[in-house]
Amino acid sequence: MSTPRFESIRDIPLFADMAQESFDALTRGSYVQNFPPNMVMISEGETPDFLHIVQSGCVELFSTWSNRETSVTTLYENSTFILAATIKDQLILTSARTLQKSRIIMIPSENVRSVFKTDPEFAMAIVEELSRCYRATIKNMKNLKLRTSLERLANYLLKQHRRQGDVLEYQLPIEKRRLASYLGMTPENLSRAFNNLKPYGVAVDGQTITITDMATLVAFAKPDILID
Amino acid sequence: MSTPRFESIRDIPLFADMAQESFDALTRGSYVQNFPPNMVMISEGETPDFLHIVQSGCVELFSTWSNRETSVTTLYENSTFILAATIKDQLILTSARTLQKSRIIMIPSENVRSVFKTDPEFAMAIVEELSRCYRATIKNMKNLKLRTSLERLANYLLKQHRRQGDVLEYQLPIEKRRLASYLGMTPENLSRAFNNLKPYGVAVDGQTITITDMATLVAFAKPDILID
DNA sequence: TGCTGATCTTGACTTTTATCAATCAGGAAG
DNA sequence: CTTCCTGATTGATAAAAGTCAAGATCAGCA
Repeated sequence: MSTPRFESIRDIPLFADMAQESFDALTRGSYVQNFPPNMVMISEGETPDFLHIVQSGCVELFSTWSNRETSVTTLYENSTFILAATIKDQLILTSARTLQKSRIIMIPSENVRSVFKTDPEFAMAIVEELSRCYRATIKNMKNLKLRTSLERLANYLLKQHRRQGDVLEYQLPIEKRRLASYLGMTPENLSRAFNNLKPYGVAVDGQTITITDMATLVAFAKPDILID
Repeated sequence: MSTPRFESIRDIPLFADMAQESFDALTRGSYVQNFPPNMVMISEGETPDFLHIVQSGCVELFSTWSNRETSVTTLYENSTFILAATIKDQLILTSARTLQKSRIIMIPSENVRSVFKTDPEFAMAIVEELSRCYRATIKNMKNLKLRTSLERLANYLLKQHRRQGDVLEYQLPIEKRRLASYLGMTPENLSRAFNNLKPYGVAVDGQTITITDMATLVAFAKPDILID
């Protein structure tokens, strides 16, 4: 009964602890879809028919209002999205587009809600995942409200540094204009912000970031475990 | 076994559907505490020993970083806080202070985690609550990133109008300086923003708001079910 | 190789927002 | 009814961020 197509996600935290029969029930009627880059898969305001999981590639959640657009977050392999809307069966709050060619697993929302009721391990995992996303969003909001755009950029660069294995030189994972949107600023200002960080130990060449003076950058950014 | 002190919260969604014995197990070792106004009950970075519920009064969640402070949200009767941190047993992300004299129910985090495992109705209710808070925070972030401060104020005034029963004249529920902080602006700018909304049909006298031209205000604010 | 379109950068300028300082208003206590 | 304190408002100024326009750079592709 277990479909090999879905085994790749069996080990991610949301599904790792659930009984095999629950996993089978969950993936019944699920499917995998390939999307080209820059394709809008979901538009905000829609009804959540499927829980989505990024199997490979990269997805941006974004939102628009009154001719303005902002990047909410970027998701990579094994990330889920549309979970809260699926659970509550309410309107989706953010649109989703691929940034690269991506494979997306889609699980019928009805399956999620029914297996949630019968498998306590899955219920627990959902609570963990929701709590994690909720806390990440609170941190994001604190970042936006408590820091200037220059401070946000400095902390972003430090976080990427950690994520990419503490190397001092690394590539930005997303386009600068999307980074600007994520950080709540314009592309023009992001460009200037990179220049303004030069005295604090940041060198930029295209997509390549080099941290030339970690101590100074950290002193300026003041990273905080309750935000970053 | 049921303690009458806690019956006041029995009907709120988080506890309404759970078995009585679960509720008793949950409230065992819980207690009610009275706080004077303007008292910090919880400081961010602490460990979540208790799930908190506002029985009466009013609580502000706020956060500080580098000598700056921002209001995250204001909670009234029957609201819970510290839920996500309790579930994950991780550091609390926002501080909490009373704005008025308040009665707070405190449930040991250990009880929440253990009853969560044994009572599926409670587990379901927690998921509902977490999803609700998560979605509210996403909306909050969209509000901050997609709108100017004037637009945020206009939409806030419309939302209060609805909350207070669609009356055209009502009292602001919180101090203006806290409203300013919640909306991501300074008190000085909030004052100016109120003046700037005058042509759009808003009159202010102290704490009293009067919407003098609803159509114009709505046209300016462009309220959106995916944000407000 | 060179064309093409998108992204990125830079400069000039405008708008928005914050800061600082002074004044005003309103409630609590004597 | 004063006095005092806190919060609200106003004006002047500074800083931050956005807008517009012009080039520069880069990647994809014929």
